[in-house]
Amino acid sequence: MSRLLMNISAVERETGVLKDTLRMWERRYGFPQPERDDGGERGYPLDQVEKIRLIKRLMSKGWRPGKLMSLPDEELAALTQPLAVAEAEGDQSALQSGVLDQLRKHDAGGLRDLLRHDLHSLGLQQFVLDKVPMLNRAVGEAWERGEIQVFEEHLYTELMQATLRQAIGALPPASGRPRLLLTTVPEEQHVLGLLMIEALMTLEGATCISLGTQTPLADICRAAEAQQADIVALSFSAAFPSRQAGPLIGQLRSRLPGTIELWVGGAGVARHNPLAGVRLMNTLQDAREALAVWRDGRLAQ
Amino acid sequence: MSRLLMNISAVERETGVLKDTLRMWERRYGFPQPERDDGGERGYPLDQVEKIRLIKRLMSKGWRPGKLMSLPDEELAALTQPLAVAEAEGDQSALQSGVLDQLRKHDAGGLRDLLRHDLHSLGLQQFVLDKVPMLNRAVGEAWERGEIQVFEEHLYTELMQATLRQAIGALPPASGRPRLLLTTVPEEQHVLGLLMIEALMTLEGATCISLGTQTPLADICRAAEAQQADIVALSFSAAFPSRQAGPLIGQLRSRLPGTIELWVGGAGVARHNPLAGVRLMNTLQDAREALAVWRDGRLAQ
DNA sequence: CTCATATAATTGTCCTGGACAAATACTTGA
DNA sequence: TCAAGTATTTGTCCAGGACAATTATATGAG
Repeated sequence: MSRLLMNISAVERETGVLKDTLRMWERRYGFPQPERDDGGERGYPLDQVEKIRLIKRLMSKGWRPGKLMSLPDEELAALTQPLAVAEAEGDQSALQSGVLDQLRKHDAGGLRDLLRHDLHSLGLQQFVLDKVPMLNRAVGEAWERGEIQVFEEHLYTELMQATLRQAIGALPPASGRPRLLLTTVPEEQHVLGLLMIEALMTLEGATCISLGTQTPLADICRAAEAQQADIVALSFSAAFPSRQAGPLIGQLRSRLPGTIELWVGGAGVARHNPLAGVRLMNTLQDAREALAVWRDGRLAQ
Repeated sequence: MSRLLMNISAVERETGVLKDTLRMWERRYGFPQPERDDGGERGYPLDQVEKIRLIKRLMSKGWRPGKLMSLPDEELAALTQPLAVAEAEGDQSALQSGVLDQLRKHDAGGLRDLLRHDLHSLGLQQFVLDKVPMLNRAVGEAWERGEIQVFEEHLYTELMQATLRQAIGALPPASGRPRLLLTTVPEEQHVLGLLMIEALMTLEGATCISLGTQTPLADICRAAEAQQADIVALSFSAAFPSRQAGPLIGQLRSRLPGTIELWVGGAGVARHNPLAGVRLMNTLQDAREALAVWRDGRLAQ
């Protein structure tokens, strides 16, 4: 069996690093250094792809690419270690609840039962307000430390999604005001934020219409009008490139009728600059307050 | 308010047409013809973005870009019409059930109730084997005819997903063999195929571990080993670029231990050439048969 | 005339190497 | 110690060329 080489779009798929950026890194830093086929096209060996993923993970922790690429492999690997100490102090409750343990043990059934148990013992509202954000954070941080793999994060997300959807589905269908349209913009594929807000708002008697993730802007506008939404709510995960968020939200705001409110939330827009006509929420609690404000405004009219 | 212009990556986001392709179209066909800002960067007016989406839809029906771009707007619009006749004949049962009607009326609540009703009256197995594929096809075809918008398709997908997940969650958790690992490759974001197979296999007593969509190949392999999967099952939608599927599957096959079976299915790989060591399924019924074969093989050992 | 094969056109994706603007780090002076 | 200005770093865009894979068309055999 000949050695496996991946072409540049496969590497983009696998790592999330754009083709242009991969070529730029090669030009500037000399890494990655793919082989070339007869036609001069790049072919990346698997170990380089792995290293790209490691670099990307370290970058998300604040390291800069130029620094990382100039480091030999051993020092690079060492960078993931020191932070592991933080685990001992932080998120004890997450550890206590055993979610990370179950993840590491690859016990899908046990994890599902654990989440369900937490849901039932806390109730949906408290589960969503406290437990889920804490677990999300713990899993995200463990991933940043390199303690859990991408597939383990996928598994967590899938099980949490199943748990939340199960709970939402069991709620009596709400038909009251306001009517919220929930979705994410293209390139934002994280769904848990949407489900959390859907659960909370449905509990409060608001009508939620979710489009799932990655709706083109034009379609968000069309949907808002067709569904007679009072509010459009967008969720941005920490993984969303923060410099894209501002312009994107501004554009959506300008294309949406002024009568429709625009709410944005999630780690990807936390402590962002405020935008005119956009309500920015740092926590889920903010959303509940915003709902109360909306209803007060309605009443006053 | 000045006219809104989108930059090239926003257009890629909105339309799904790669940047390179957008530039190539402009070079070769003279469309799109974006404006330029001070720095010489492209800015696409909204109507051109709309036209790009229309062109992409027509391309998915088999039209070729060179042909389409040379056509004036009226003739382009006319191309979506003739096929509408087909609706009268095809998919009567879908129409009878009213799903498309509800979608066009934007009645999310009504649609959800309708799906639940169908599920309960048919039972999960028949719902998944017959009804869901039919509805998926009807919605997909209506989209190709331009009768429903992207956001309406999103809404359908979301409600169907909620329905299926609800049903799966209500099943007694299976822990028998085989153990199936379910996911899709990166760039394949359609989840309904996964949920359908998860429902069927769980009904048959197989253990399903789903990673959701878009798992990098390396992580599919890691997950398969960590979860001690007997079978890895991948779903490909019709939207998946068919020429990418073959190499991708081949690569995964070669990276996966030989003891783990690889099943692939969905419209994106239907009537594909067979690959060594890969079981290709054209229908969901095939999956049930493959399961029986697997169990026979086990028994014989 | 029908089908298979060879040739031509079409089309997407990759390439190089240059440019620039935004984000980040560093320096300087109050 | 902090704020403002300067330098560096970094990602994304651009042009225009090349090529391989797909699809259409022409040609010839049965």
